[in-house]
Amino acid sequence: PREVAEAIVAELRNGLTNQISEVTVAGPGFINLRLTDAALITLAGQGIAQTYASRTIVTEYSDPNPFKVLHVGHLYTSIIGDVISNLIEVAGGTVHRTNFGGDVGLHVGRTMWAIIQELGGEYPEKLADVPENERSEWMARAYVKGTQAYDAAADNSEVKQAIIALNKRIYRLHADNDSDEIKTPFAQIYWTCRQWSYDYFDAFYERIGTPFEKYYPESGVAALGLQTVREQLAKGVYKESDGAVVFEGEPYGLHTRVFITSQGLPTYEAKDIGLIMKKWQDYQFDLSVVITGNDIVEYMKVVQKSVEQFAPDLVERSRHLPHGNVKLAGGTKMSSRKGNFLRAVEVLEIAAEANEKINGRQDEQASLGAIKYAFLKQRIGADIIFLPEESVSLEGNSGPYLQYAHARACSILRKSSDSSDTSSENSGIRLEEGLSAILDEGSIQAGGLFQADERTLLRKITEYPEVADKAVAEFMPHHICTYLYELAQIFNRFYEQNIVIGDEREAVRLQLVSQYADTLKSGLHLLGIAAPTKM
RNA sequence: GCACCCGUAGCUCAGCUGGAUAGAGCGUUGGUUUCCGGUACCAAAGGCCGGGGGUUCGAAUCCCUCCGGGUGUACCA
Repeated sequence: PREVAEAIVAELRNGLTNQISEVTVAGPGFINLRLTDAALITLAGQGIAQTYASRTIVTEYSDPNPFKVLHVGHLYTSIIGDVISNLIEVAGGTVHRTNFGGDVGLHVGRTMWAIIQELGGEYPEKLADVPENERSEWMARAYVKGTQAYDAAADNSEVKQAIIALNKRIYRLHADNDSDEIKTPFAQIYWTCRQWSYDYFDAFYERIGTPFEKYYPESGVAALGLQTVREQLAKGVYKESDGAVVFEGEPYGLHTRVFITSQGLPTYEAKDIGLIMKKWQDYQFDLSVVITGNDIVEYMKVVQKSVEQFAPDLVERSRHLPHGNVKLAGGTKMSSRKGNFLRAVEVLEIAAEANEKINGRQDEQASLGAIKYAFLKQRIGADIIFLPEESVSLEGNSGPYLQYAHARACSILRKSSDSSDTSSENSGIRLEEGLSAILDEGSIQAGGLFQADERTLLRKITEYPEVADKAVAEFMPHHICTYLYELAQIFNRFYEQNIVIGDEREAVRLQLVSQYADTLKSGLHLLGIAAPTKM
């Protein structure tokens, strides 16, 4: 290989362009090409490939159920879904961020049962007694109460029968909009409480910066799902079994799942089919990405396999992106201080407390950035272990480290415009002019292994579009995290070893710092993390 | 039982469309400041890449198998 490489290199050397300054053989037969400074400068100005240009993409994630609380899993999936959406957008795609949740189903029946108990009957006017800021908590308690009552009750007990009846009643509420049913006191309670849930969700999404374009309530897709499954039952895609309608997955190496219960109600499976049909009606998407926990992968395969039987094109345009669970050190699932699971807001509180403890300050921009970065820096798929104190630390691979690295660069840029009266002309100096001559190579610290010169920093900046492309192609945001951390490290080394303000190469270096800060900021924005100019 | 995911330094993770001496952070130990934000930087120690077999000139990466952990597996979502 070495000889072959040398032969190739000999040829290449004859055709060196202004893009490549040097060709060498290394190791057992590798060929190293060295780009010219001019080539690097060109590369640094390149944008992200528009691989999704003029394409419509529907993303769906978070998927909380009305009448229940947001837990840590919703936080994680919301953050991932938002970043995947961002990635598609910077690649030129038109993204519709959607959210799916169960506003019908047994869990709602259980909660409604407890709510009515709480109100002492079907008296919607009594809901006014619940203070606005306690609504979500009040409903969370009702959910727990209803669930406990249901689980404790015998099969044919009064409680269980009552809850099952409520569940059917709620379905009817949605199935027949013209009936008087929607005006009943019971219906008023239901609509009011459902709205409370959506208000609570919206407030939380706004707080963490992951907005949605549309909610798809299950009630809005149940009928379509039911109808579709019934049609395909007639065509033999689905089969009746013990009074239920199922899809038999075994011929495909999967398992059998129920789509319509023997009670005639659609399960989550049927609703999911209604959902994909509805999304298609609404958007005629080129791609539909559904982001969920990985406990649902087998389920999703069965649903998709069944759809493949009658709408293969829809399945072809669909992609399921599963992620793991958030856990605490030691591998145990995060558990709540108040119940048996950790709520989403509690994670925010934990990070804020850690920030206070480690850095002695309150700064939601930093603690939220810390959470997002901690969740995103790992490859999507496996469970992640959340270490609150490590996540907020300014030392190491953390969100706040990157925020600080950005603030620091901004400080330099600020100084340059403050201090010098000729500074306004600095912005007119083009990178090419300054850099084409020298890039301060080889200012290697005595005994050190790391170069921290202009060229090293510029070279790293040029990698940004490539990394973003890869993150887009794989739907893997962690590539961005890894890159940004390396970029910030190189900048910090550069900062340690080189003066910017007052140096004879100040103009060039300011351009470089400015370009670095822009790159870091773009990357952080992709991740949904604020890039403060001061901290 | 079957299916899927995971197993890389004490801890948390990159690297896995096979290629140069397996890389970071935390922690540990030891350093750095007449200078743009030291909330930073530099260095050292620390690895039979879970075990075994196979494919290949070459395997953390691909295949088989075993072990360990997680999840799912019919009327919940």
